Amino acid sequence: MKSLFALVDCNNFYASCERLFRPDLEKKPIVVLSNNDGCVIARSDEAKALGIKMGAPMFLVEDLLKKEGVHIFSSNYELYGDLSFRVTETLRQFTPRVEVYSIDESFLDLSSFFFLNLKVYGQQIKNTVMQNIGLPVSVGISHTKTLAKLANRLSKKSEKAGGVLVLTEERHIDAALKITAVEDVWGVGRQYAKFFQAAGIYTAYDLKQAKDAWILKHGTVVMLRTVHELRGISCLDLELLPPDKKGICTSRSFGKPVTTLDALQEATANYAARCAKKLRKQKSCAKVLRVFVTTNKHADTLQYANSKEIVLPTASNSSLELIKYATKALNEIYKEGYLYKKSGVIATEIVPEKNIQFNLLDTTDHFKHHNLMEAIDEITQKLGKDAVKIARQGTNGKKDWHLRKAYQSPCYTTRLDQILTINI
DNA sequence: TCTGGGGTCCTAGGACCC
DNA sequence: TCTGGGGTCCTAGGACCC
Repeated sequence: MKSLFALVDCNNFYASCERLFRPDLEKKPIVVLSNNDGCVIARSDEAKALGIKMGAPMFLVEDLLKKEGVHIFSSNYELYGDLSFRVTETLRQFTPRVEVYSIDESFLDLSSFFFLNLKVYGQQIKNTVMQNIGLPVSVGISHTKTLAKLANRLSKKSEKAGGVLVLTEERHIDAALKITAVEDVWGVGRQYAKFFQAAGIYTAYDLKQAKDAWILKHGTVVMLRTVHELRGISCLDLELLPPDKKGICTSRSFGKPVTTLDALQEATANYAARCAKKLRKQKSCAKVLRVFVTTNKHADTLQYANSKEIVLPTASNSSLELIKYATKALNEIYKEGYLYKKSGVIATEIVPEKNIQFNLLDTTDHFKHHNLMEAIDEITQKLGKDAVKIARQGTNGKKDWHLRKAYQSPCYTTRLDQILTINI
C-alpha cells in the first residue's frame, strides 16, 4: 500500500490569529513582529502585497508600515499556542495519526484512506477548521511528506486548487515539480540551492532526475532522502509522539541594553526557571547548564561574549536549583563596563526524571524540591505564569531587560480577566 | 627503508527547519 | 535607538585505543 500524507498548514498563522479577534481587520494589512519587536515574522496577504518581506527589520520598514496603515502586532505566543492546540484537536477528528510538526503545521497519515475522494476529504478538513476555530488552512496531499509540503505550497498559489491540492498521479506530480523552483523544495536551503543552480538544477523536477551517487558526492544522506521523497519514495515517517528534547534553551535579547550584574542575574534567573519548567513538562532533568551573555553585535560598542558551563551535582529540573547554578555561572563570566544585549541558559545532558543518579555528596533535598515545583506548576496553571515566582526572578515592574512589546494584543483565550472582559 | 586499519568518542561547525 | 528564538541532524577532524 502506498503511503499517503496530508500537510495542513494555517495560512499566515500569527496574522490570522490576531485577525480572529479583530474582525474589523478583515482584508486589512497586518504584520506580526518577533520578540522585542525586532523584525517582521508574519504577514497577512495584504501586507505581502505591499512588498513587506519576511524577516524585514522593523527599523527599516517602520515608515512604510505606518505610511500604508499596516496594523502592527507584537508577538503573543500564549494566544498562538492556544489556538494551535485547538486546530490540532480538530484535525484529530480526521485521523488519529497526526504529527504536530510546528505551531502552524501538522502532518496527517491518510495511508488507509486511499478509497476516499481525497479532494473532498481535504476540503472537509479545511472547512471544519474554519467552522470550528475560524482560521484559514491549506491542505496538500501526496505520497511523501516532501511532496505533501510541495502540494500544500502550490494549493495556495492556484486559484483552481482553492487551498486543497491532491498530487497522487505521476503526471500531476511531475507537472507540479516542474513549476517548483529547487529552492522551494522542503529540505533545500540557501546553500544547496546555490550549488544546485550552478550545476544546472533549477526545478524540483531537475532535482528528482539527479543521480543518487552525484547527490551523495556533493551532499549528505539527508539530501538523498529529500530526492527520494520527490520520486514518491517515502523516507520520512510520521512522528506521533514528539521525541524528548536533547537540549533545552531559553534566551532573549533585552528590550534595552543591560549593564548591571543585578539586572543580568534577574533576566538569567527567569530563563533558568523557564528551562526548568520545560524540563518538568517533558518529565526530565538536566545534568549540565550553560549560561551565555553577549553584547550587541550590530552596535558600534565594546564587544564581549562569553559562556560558562556548570555540571550539577545531581541532574535536576527544580527552578531553585537551576537558578542557583545559572547565577553562579553568570557571576563568573560577568564583566563590568559592557552594554549587554542578550543572555541565555542552555540545559543539556537531559535524562528522564525517573532514573536520576543520586549523588551521595549532594545535600539538596530533591524530594522537597519536587513537591514544591509540583505545587508551583499547579498554581501557575490556574492563575497564570506570573502568579508565583522565585525571588531572584524579580517582581513585575518594568525592567530594562524585559522584552519590548509595543503592540501587544490581549491573551483573548487563556487569561481569565480577558475572557471576563469579553463577556462583559 | 617501510609508517596499518579498525574502532570510539568528542567537538566545532555547517546545513536545514519553523 | 533599531536585525527573534528555538530546535534537529550530519560531517569532518582530532584524540585515543588496540
